[in-house]
Amino acid sequence: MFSKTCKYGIRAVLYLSVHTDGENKAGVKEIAEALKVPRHFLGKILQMLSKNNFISSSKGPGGGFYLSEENRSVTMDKIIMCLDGPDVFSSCVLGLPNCSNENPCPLHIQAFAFRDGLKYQMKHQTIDEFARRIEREAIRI
Amino acid sequence: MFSKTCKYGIRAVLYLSVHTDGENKAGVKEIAEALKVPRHFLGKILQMLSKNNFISSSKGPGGGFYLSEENRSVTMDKIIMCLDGPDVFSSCVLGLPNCSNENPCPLHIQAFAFRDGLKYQMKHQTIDEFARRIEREAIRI
DNA sequence: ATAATAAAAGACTATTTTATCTTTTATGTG
DNA sequence: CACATAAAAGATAAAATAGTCTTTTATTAT
Repeated sequence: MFSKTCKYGIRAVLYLSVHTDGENKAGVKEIAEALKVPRHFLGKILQMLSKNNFISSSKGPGGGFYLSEENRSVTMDKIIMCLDGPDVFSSCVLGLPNCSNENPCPLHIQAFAFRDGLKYQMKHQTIDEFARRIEREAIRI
Repeated sequence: MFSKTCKYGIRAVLYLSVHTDGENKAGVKEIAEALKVPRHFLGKILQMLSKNNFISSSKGPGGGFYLSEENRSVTMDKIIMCLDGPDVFSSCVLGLPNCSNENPCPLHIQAFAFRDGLKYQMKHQTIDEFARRIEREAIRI
């Protein structure tokens, strides 16, 4: 479904959402160790998310990555599409071009509802909503 | 979602289901051209499916691949798991170990229903049922 | 100013997936 | 039997993804 880049990225954003704000930041090292993911690889991913303004960063001592208030209201599908491209949810499961309800691939009917459902879920839940649930239900990241 | 191996494999099986039987067989060349997929790569995939008895083959002149009667009643999930491994439908979307309803990852609730739904669909539809619908509704493979 | 810190950027390596090419084995036909 | 056909098998190669290491740039504190 998602690439490792995307998996690590989603988890990192969620980590930032529960552990940082404008005051408290987190460095790549801390995040990588907490999530048990390769440090430098995660660095690249955070760079990309930062460049696209999904997360914030500051250099120098006391610096690190963090999630601003505005970024908390971003929906998860944006993060996912930033890392895995805009077609993650819409490209044909069998790889056929122009697969649609009108011109479906053999698996279209079966697959469409489910992929679209996942997309809907991601499109209608903000980072902040994820963060609250993670804290409320003590969910691991 | 699925690897190219799996996508090509599914399509090849469906091709065999509508174009072959014990009498009429299809060679790798024919199938690859019809599906517009790399010939030798497809050969490997067909070999694998054949080795696992999901399709039949015969060497020599007039030989090729085909789908026997028994193989038509196999459900699609078997083909998929043969090519992409047994965990395609069950592994955690975020890659976390032991992700379950009891110990969920942050996306589990959102993702589970949909992945499980797709699995259910594939588990309850046979190759033959796919073939009939493809013919009835003139669906491309 | 200098030193320390931490992200940004770039180059490089490794692994996995995808794809190609060649040789071998089996089988049917003249 | 010789020959053509086609899958099976094995060896390579190319591309994409994943992961590492080093250098540069910006920022803070002493």
